Parts: sequence; structure tokens; C-alpha cells
Amino acid sequence: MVSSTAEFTEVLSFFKALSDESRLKIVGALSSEERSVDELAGLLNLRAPTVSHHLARLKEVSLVTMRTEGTTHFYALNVDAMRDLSKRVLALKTVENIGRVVSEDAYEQKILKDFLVGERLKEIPASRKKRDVILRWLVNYFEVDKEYTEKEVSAIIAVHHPDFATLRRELICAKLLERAKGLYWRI
Amino acid sequence: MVSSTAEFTEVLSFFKALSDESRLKIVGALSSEERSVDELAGLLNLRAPTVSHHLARLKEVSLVTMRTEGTTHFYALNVDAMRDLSKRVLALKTVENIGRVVSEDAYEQKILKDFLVGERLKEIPASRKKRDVILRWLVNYFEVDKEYTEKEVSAIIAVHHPDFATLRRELICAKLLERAKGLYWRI
DNA sequence: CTATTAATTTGATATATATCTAATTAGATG
DNA sequence: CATCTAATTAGATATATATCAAATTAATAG
Repeated sequence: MVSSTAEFTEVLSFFKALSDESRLKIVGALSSEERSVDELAGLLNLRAPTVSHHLARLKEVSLVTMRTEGTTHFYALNVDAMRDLSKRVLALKTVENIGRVVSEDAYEQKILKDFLVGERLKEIPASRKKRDVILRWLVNYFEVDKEYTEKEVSAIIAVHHPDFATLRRELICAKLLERAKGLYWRI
Repeated sequence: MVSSTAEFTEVLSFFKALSDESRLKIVGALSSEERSVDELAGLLNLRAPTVSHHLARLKEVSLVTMRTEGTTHFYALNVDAMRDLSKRVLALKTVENIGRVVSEDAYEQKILKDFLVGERLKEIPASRKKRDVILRWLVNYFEVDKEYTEKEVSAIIAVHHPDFATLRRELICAKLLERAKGLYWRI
């Protein structure tokens, strides 16, 4: 389940990266040789910051690499990554995995609908699978990159269900929260 | 030149079509079987009009087909188109062609810069290639789907260069304007 | 150290578009 | 014909993001 979701976001990022006219042109311009930001700006008739922005997005998905020489940055198409990604993206299996993501989504929504009344949890699901869905929902009430005391954690959970102790333990167990030295944070 | 530009827009449309989370999920949901708009809306937790909108976009690029049964519309993934498109889109040759589009763009911009002063044409280029660039620029001053009298055409051209007769003839010859019964329209 | 050049980051703006509700269209059914 | 259902279209809104100018950073050269 985690894996097909991860694949989904990867495929989506790939398409997003190439779904902009300027970025697609950049990829084309880099197909024959590496080029500097300035050079690309000239070719595409855009300002340097714009090109810089697009290159950053392409770099995020590893479609280009960068090499520094003095103050100029040379960008090159990452042909291997391009090939690997394309191969995987066009595989029928991948499309089917995406389908699985959808049914998982639908399943999770059903569970949430069954066990929630507004923001309040009717009961803690006994089945592991269903409980996981609930825990993933619950952890969203915690901010990322923020540390909480045990008291704070309990308070947040208590808003949704009286048995905060069980749920707190389950969140740790499901590796959605982590604890050290009496502090908790989201993973 | 026309062909590589056409290829560019086709590739771009393909990526744009698949670069949205909901549309990608729709494609996934259709990978196993055909589905109705309502069914998809349920699976994706979206309203029907939203799904309808996405399906229309996917249909535009032939990624899905539609079959009517009573008042319900069943959509199916066009597997052949999907395979053909992805294969073509991701071929290295295609990427190189996109590179060609960029240099053509840059070339055209250079010509325009050389021959224009603001909106005014310095002289009509003698070379066929350069003249074509200028003519494609000029035809943009005409609206699509609108008919013009010869007098109007001449007036519009005269804003940019005194020799409107030559340019009008060239526009027809380059198949950028068409004429019948004394009326002109853009192609 | 200062000046210069290339790149990036920041902040603002404008455009595109995903989404919704409400209204409309098109079949089917009583 | 009236009604019901499914889908689409129209219109409104909110969000995302492509773009640019201005400010900042980084590396080099004088």
C-alpha cells in the first residue's frame, strides 16, 4: 500500500515536471548538450530567474543535473533517469498500480465515514487494517517538524476520543509518532 | 518545421493531460474496467461535473473513449492510444525534435528583432525563410473566425508596412489567409 | 578589498485551472 | 406529457504557479 502510493506520487511528479511548455523546451534544449542558465534564458526568451525556477523543478525529479564552473552553472539532461522513468511510467503495471491507489483511497474514505462522526471517533476499530486508516487520519492533527509534550499529545487526541492513552501508544506503534526524552513528534 | 512544432504540442498535451492528480487517478481507475461518471465520482470523492471536466480533457487527447447506454456514459481507457502515445512521447528522437523547436523559436525571434522596429516592418525580407517568419507574425493581427473585406485587410497591413498589396498577396500565397468572393479570413 | 558577472531567492502579479453549485440537456419510464 | 436520473454546461471561486523585477548570494578578476 505504501509502495503503490509512493509510485503514484512519483509518476505524478514526473508528469507535472514535463507538463509546462518552458520546462519541456528546456529538456529539448538540453537533449543535445549541456547549457548555462543564461544560455537557456536566451534560447527560450525568458529571464534568468524564471529559467532557474524551472531547472530547480526539473532537478527535484532528477531529470537534470548541474555542474558548476566559476559562477556559471551548466545543466545537463539526466538521460539515464529520463529513460528509467519513462520506461516505468509507461508500463501497464504502473497504470494498474495507480488503479490500486484509487481503490485504497475509496476504502479509506469508507472506513472514515463508518467510524467518524464529524471530528469524533465513534470507537477504535479492532481490525488492524481499519485501525491503521484511523491512525493515519488522527496523525494529521499534529504538525510536522514540531515537538509535543505527552500532555499536549494526549490533549489533542482526547478531542477525538476519550481513550487517549491507547491511541497514543498505537500511534507510536504504527510509527506515525516518535518519542524520545518525553517529547513526541510526527514522522 | 511545422511537423516538429506539431509534435511538440502533442507531447505537451499528453503530459498536461496526465499531470493532474484526479486525472491520473481516473486513468488508473479505468485500467481494469470501464466506469460511469457517477462511479468515478464516488471512487475519487469528487462531484460529477468535476469528473466530467477531467474526462473531457482526457478525451481530447484520445486517452479515453466513451460509450452511451441509456443516460449513463461509460468511459474506458484507450489502451492502444495510451501505449502508442507513451512510446512516441518518450522516445529520445522526440526529445531531440523538441530541441529543434527551441532553436526554431530562437531563430524566429532573431528575425523578428532584425526586421521590426516596434510594430513596424523595416523591409520585406527577400529570403523565403525569413519572409515566412514575418508573415506568420503579421497574420496574428487578424482574428480567427472573422471575415475581412479587402479594404480592411489592406488597412491592417498598412499599419505595419506601406506595401500592403505585396504583403496581402504573400499572405494568401503562404496559405495564412484565404480569399473567396472578395472576403478574407485567417486559416 | 572592490567590482563584476552569473545564479538564485524573494516578493508581487497575473493567468490558468480544479472544484463546486446551479442550471440545462438528454434519455428513460410511468 | 410529466417525471426522474445521469451527464454536461455555465458561472463563480479559490488555489497553484509561471513570470518578472529587485534584492541577495557566490565566485572570480582587478
